[in-house]
Amino acid sequence: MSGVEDSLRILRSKGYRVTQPRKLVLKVLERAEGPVSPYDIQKILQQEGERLNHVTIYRILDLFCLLNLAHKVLLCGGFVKCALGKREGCHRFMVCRQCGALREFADKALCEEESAIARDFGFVAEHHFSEFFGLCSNCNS
Amino acid sequence: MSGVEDSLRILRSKGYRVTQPRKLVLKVLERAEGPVSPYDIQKILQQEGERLNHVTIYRILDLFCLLNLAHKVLLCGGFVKCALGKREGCHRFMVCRQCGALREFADKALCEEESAIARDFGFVAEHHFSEFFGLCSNCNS
DNA sequence: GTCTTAATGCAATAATATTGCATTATTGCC
DNA sequence: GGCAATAATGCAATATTATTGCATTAAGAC
Repeated sequence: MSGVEDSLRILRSKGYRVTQPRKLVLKVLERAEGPVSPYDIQKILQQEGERLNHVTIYRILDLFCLLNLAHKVLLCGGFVKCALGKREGCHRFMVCRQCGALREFADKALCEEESAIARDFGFVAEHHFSEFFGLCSNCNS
Repeated sequence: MSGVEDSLRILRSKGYRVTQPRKLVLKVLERAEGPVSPYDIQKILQQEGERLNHVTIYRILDLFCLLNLAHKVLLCGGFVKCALGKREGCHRFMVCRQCGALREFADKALCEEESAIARDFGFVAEHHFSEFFGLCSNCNS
C-alpha cells in the first residue's frame, strides 16, 4: 500500500491539484524516520538536487494537516506523515533532560486508554502525542 | 508552601545567585495559569512596569530547567513552572484541529501507568506531557 | 564599604515563520 | 495536443523567535 498514492488520490478527490512540490513533500514525509521540520524537508530535497521554497513547504504542510494527511508533532516543531488507512496515529518519546537522548516508543494499551479518555470528553482523538521528560538509564545511574 | 521561596532556596544552595530578574521570572511562572513563552513572560512583566531583556529570560529559563525548577512544555514552545515538592508534573492537552480549541485536563491513572512504562525502559520520568489531537465535541457533531 | 565575579543588558546575527503579489504550471475543455 | 482559467508556487519583504560575544552591573563574601 503506497501512502503517497493514497494521499494524492485524496488531494484530487477534494479538488486540490497534484503538483510536483506536493509530491516531493509527500515522498520526504513517507521516507522520514521521524518528525521533520519544514526546513528539514527543504534540506533533504536539496541533497537530492530538488529546490523548493520554504514558503511553499509551509503551505503544503498546512494543507496536509487540514486534510489529515500529515499532522504536527510539537516536539521540535516537526511534522510527521500519517499512515493512510490508520486514522489514529501515536507518537511517544522519552527525552532525557541531561544528555538530550530522544527515544521513540509505542504502547498499544496506553493508546486505547487515551482514546477512551478522550471519548469521555466528547473528543475524537485522531493522534496521540506524548513525551516523557526525565533521566535516561545512563544518566540516572 | 511558597514555591517561589523554595526555588530561591534551591538556587542559593547550588551556588547560584538570587537576583531580581530570577525572582521576577519565578513570580510570573508561579502565577501563570498555563505554559508561558519567554516573550509572554517579558510582556507580562512589562505590563507591571518591569523591564527584562529577552536574552536574560532565555538564560534564566534554561537554568531553571537545568535545576528542574521549571520545565519546557513543547506545546507552543512555552515553559511551565514545576510545583516544588511534587517532582512529577503532568500536562495534558486536547487540541482541536478544526477550531484550535485547547483544553488542559488531568488523569491520575494515566500518569501512574506512564511512569510504570518509563520505568520498564530504565527511564525516570519527571514530567509527562501529552496531547490528543483531533476534533472537539463542537466540531465532530 | 570594597572586591570578585556571576549575571545581566545590549547589539548583532541567526533561525524560523508569515504576507502580498507577480509568475508558473495544473487541470478541464476543445 | 493546444488553450484558457485559476490554483499553486516563488520571490521579496517583514515579523517573530532564538543565540552569541562582550561590556556593564549588581549579588555575595569579607
